[in-house]
Amino acid sequence: MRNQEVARIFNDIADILEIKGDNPFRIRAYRRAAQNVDGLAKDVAEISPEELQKIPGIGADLAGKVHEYVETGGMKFYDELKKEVPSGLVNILSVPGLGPKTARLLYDKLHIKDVDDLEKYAKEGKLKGLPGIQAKTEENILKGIAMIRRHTGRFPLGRVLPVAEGILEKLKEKAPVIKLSIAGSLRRWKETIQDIDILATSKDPHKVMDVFVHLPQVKDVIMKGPTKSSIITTEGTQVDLRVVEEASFGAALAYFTGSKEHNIRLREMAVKKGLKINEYGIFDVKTDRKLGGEHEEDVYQILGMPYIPPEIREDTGEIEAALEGNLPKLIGMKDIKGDLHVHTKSSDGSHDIQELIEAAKARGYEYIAITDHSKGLGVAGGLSVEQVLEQNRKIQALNKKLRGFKLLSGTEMDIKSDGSPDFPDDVLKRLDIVIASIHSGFRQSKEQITKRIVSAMKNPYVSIIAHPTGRLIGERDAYEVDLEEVLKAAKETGTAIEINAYPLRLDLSDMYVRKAKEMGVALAINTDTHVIYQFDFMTYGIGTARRGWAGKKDVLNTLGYNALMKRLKGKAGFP
DNA sequence: GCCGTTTTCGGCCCGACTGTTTTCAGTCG
Repeated sequence: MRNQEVARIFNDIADILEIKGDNPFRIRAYRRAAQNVDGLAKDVAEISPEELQKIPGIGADLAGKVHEYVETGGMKFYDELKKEVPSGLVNILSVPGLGPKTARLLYDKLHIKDVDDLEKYAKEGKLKGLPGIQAKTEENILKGIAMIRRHTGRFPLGRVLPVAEGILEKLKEKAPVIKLSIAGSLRRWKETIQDIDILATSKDPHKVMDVFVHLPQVKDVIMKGPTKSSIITTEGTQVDLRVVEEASFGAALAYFTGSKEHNIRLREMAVKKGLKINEYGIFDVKTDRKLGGEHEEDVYQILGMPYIPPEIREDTGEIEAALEGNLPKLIGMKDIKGDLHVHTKSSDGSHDIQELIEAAKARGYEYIAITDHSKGLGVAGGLSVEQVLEQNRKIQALNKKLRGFKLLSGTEMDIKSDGSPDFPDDVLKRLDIVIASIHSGFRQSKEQITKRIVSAMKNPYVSIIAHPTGRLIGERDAYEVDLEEVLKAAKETGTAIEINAYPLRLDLSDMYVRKAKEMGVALAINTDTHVIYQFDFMTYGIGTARRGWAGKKDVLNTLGYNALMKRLKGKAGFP
């Protein structure tokens, strides 16, 4: 997919233009275009130049540049621009607190052209004396360089959320807060997180900030003020805390939840109506009268639209949908009736079936599917034909005794490297549910892997494709697979695609969830539980589904047991 | 560079904190 490359180039162009001091709105245009291209589920290489212009933020000029890149593998404008500014100079923008103006100054006065130069000059104390730079700035630059050397980039949601919850808990315990909420991309359940945003209300903001910067999780304090403070945790994540008054909580929550692009759109709409939105409320510009802000809903209501859930606030069509009354009704935790991907200690899980039943009932579920690995996955204790049939008999017997709860007898069947199923059809047909997935041959070509998955879907007994890309966020890249082909085949064969809720997987990812929904492909949100506490990962799957605009009717495991069984047996070719 | 039930030209979101300043520019989100 060329989208990420195009997005990176547009962002690079924006950086260079910033250093050059170009028109800020032109720079914003490049950044907006980068963001929207990055978020496309379809490869830009497959979109015609005319269609490209329908992408928000892409006009005639940028469509031409995208087309040029797809056709030639290069972009003249970008190449010319790179000659004007040394490539390393762009990198020094990633030093916190150092922006384009300073970068330009350093280059003009000292010919600093990359982070190494910058570090050398700062260490030698040669930055001091430049306009606006004294000892403190020099010190901060060195601290900033050390920080980006330690870690750059984003953290997986699954790593960050527990850290955030730990901080929330401490604040509740020690600081005089009234309301307290996670905001930012974490509240939007974005799969990777740059920093943690927390919002609080309090009658004593100074005290709250004092407590905050002295929490045991704090390694470094970046800034501390009465309404805004930022720290770095011992794990290296930045946490921003904002404290506002009660009457501004809703406006502030909307403001700090973002996304930035969503908020900009709202504020632009407000301006056209003679209104102004900031973190304190929504105001009439003429009279300066406050029209709302205590509740998040106020902002949307006054702009004449229904409340937009945080997960879809990305400016990817949600505002238009809200204005037209076409907002999707998103799936919620309460819609989930059971989990269709659960392991026992017969393969690589930690519990027996009875323990899993109790845990599932405690979570209000009507059913779970027992889906241990198949024999091909020896390392995970995959079940032989005899073992899976034995488990099947045991489950049937258990089902006769259970009251108000059902087990589905299933398997997570390996799709072997040649695309063949790990169990023969006469075994599969006895099971209630068959999940098929790839655990080997990750380095095969895109064509091969896609073919493997598609051939599995053509099997009438295969109900769901699990974790369709095999990725582990921040740890292992997805294998090469043509997801569009997979979704097409899923639609044709009536196979469901899993949203694996394991926090490092979130696979299917949000943007393909949205694509699947548009195509009418059925989804299943499963936790892949190996240990009981992992049942609670369902919230991550729900978050991802909501980000993909999925509703209750798009998801298999919102069905009651009988409807689900009927649906599973309804696949084309099923006897 | 994009975009249009006020506009095809002239707009384009808003405020806090820091470090350097004697009133503010730069950076960030």
